[in-house]
Amino acid sequence: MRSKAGPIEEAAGQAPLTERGARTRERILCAAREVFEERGFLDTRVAHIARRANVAYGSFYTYFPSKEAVFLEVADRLFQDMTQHDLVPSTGPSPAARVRRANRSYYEAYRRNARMMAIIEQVATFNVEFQEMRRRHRAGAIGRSAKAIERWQRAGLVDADLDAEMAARALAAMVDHSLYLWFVQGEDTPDTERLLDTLDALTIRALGLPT
Amino acid sequence: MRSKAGPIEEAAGQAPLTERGARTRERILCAAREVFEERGFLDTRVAHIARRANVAYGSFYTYFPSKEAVFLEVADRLFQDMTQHDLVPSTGPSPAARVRRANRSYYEAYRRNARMMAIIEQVATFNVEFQEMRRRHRAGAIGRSAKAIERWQRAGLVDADLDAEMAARALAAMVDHSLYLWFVQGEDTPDTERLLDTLDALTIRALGLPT
Amino acid sequence: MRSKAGPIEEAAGQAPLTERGARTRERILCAAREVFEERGFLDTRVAHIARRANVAYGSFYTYFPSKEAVFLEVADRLFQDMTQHDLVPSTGPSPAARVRRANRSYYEAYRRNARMMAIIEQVATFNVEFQEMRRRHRAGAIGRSAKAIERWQRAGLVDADLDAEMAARALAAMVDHSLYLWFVQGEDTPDTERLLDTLDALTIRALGLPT
Amino acid sequence: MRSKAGPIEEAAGQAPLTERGARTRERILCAAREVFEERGFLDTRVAHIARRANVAYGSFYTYFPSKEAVFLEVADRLFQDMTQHDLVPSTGPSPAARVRRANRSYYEAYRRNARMMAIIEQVATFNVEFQEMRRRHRAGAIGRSAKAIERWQRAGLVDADLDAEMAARALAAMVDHSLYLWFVQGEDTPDTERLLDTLDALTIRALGLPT
DNA sequence: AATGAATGAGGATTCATTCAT
DNA sequence: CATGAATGAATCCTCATTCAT
Repeated sequence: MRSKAGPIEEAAGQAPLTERGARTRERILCAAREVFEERGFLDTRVAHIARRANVAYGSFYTYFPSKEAVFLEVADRLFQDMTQHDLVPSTGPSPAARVRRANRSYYEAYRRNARMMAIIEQVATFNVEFQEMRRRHRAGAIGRSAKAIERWQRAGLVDADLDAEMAARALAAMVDHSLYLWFVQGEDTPDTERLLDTLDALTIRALGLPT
Repeated sequence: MRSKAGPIEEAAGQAPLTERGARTRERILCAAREVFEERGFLDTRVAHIARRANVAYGSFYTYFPSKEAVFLEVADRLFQDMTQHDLVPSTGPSPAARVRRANRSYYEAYRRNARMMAIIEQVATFNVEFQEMRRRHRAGAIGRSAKAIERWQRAGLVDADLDAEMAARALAAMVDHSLYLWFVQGEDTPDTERLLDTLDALTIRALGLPT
Repeated sequence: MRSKAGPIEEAAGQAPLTERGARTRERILCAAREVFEERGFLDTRVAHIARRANVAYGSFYTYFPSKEAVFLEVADRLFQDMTQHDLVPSTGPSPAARVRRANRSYYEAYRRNARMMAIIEQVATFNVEFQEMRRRHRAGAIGRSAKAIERWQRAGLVDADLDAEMAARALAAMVDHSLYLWFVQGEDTPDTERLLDTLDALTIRALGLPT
Repeated sequence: MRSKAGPIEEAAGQAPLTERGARTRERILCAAREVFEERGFLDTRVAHIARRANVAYGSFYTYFPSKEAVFLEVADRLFQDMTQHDLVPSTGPSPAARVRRANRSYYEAYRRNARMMAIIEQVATFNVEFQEMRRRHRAGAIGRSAKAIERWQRAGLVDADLDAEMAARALAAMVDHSLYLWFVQGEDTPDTERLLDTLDALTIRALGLPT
């Protein structure tokens, strides 16, 4: 990490090999997530992960070439879970209702994964490789939102002046960062409903969607 | 062992007593900011700072008890600079114009300090003390925005249904995080004006301010 | 900062799991004793110990969490050796002869371990944890002496007026410190027999034992 | 210290110069003793002494060439005080009474200086120069005791078989070390009188003095 | 003399990764 | 495959002493 490129890793732990091997690998992966959540990336030691997974220190390196490697994989799984839930059906109730539903859905996913989201933010601040992976995931989600906005623009529901891509980006940043500050940095506001209602209302009004 | 005497308590890292000392301290502070910006907090070594400041290694510790301590002070100065510029005059042109002006002003400040903002985000992911300092600064800025929104609500310019405090919080998150992704994580969108215009438009519409 | 993760708690410095590990640990322990004897505790560097044991710097910390920790263990072993030898048989020749034998025995043990006794005295002057350990060992030895004196008092061999516990304490201090000054501080008196004879004579007369 | 000989010190602070200078020097000396007592030699910093004496850091070196130098001088004064009090009048009451008086007198002096005695023991474990100074003081005191014993031997009060020099040495060790363990290492025996009575009794019986 | 700033060698400890068994 | 021992570069911080003013 930290741009230490190093020699080409000899693809340690790529093929899951035996059934038993696959289970061990899985154990390490779960253990890694747990420890990352508890201690953050920086304060996690490979030894912690190995112990939590009940494997020998060296066995970690049988399945993963480095601490970064497990992290990337843990994070990738999490992104799967997170983006699974932004799939708001393109047809269905009113646009405003769909915005609300999407926000709630994202909120639920965030809540489930809040601890890891914090660590992800941490790693994103110093690991270029990881930044790139995150950018890709974000781009996907924003692209889908932009598509929806454009559709609404064509339907005359949203002002055509608005830059759909930029708006999607900015509104995603709003929701994302609000939840981050809420869950992770513990901005001590008491009432979640107020936060969510406000996010809904601001999004809908900003887009000019009918209620 | 040896009952750990620790550093000489009140002496280390205090205000220098002479003019010369004050200058050296300042040199170190500037050097620290430069190095932090270039390498990030984690990859900065005290040796780097000392060398950049043209002082002996030990001289760093004459003025600051630790790497964290300089960082806190560098960050504090930066927060001064950043918040100096969110002071949008409460009287003057139209509310929409004032929102625009405030956004531009914040944007300029962010641009000036973009590198450090990145590092600040980094440190905020693992340092509790620093999180608290940042929370305080944020609370101040959000309070001021909330006040403005409430004024506009009393003037009938903003829907009274809106939770002023929450809205201020969410819109600040939107602007803040958009700029962060823009400057720091290098979301490769080419055109700043588009971003700013969109942020303005979304803010104004979200609040329902007349244009 | 960074909430100080600290060393990997339970792992460092623990009992090695394999035969090979046990041997390495033993090597380090012996090397530590040698180096402590040669340089004293304060002037011993972990690097010295590692080099003497022919292990890498880091390997020291595989088995011991700190310089203090090895020292405590070295000292503990030594105390075992020292107290093994104050076990004067409670039956046997005359009390006076037994006093003499105990003194000689202790003298021999002291001579064997003189270098380390010096270091132990050194560490005892600043390390509270170690003071405690030493106090316990001393208390055991003094308790046994006191028991013997009480037995002699009941047998009418020692004046019943004497405080057995205090006398044991004071006489132990006499022998101990005399040997310390003799061996360690190098009081340059030439003739060991004279010292030992005097210690015997004073002890026996002080207790009033028949010769 | 630690045998770092170094170049010949340019006799810093030898001549007390001005009246004012003499007072400053005295202030530093007192401050040094206080700090040594509070923190021990190893944990005392020159900065502590300077601050306590209310002089600038650098002024310490105007009067003393090193931390060791002040310590030696503080210790020397203390030895003056300690030995002043072993001057038991060679004529007067019975020998036993004189032994008792000498013990009490030494006990009082020890109590007054207990803290520094601890530090002295500490420094004696690693500083050769200091060991020598201490040996000289000890030799003086032991010489005087030996003289007294010899006198008593010639007077037929003490068995002529006893090695006067060795006996003086051993009995001094007994008293000294008993007080050390009592005051410094805090052997938690409650009752000082019992200790002193026992020391008196053992000394007197060991020498065979009539009571 | 007095002041306090400047110096920098020195040492304990950490921990990702490699390797021998 | 599994195990756990071995490695050693890297980095923070201390503090006696010197020096410029």
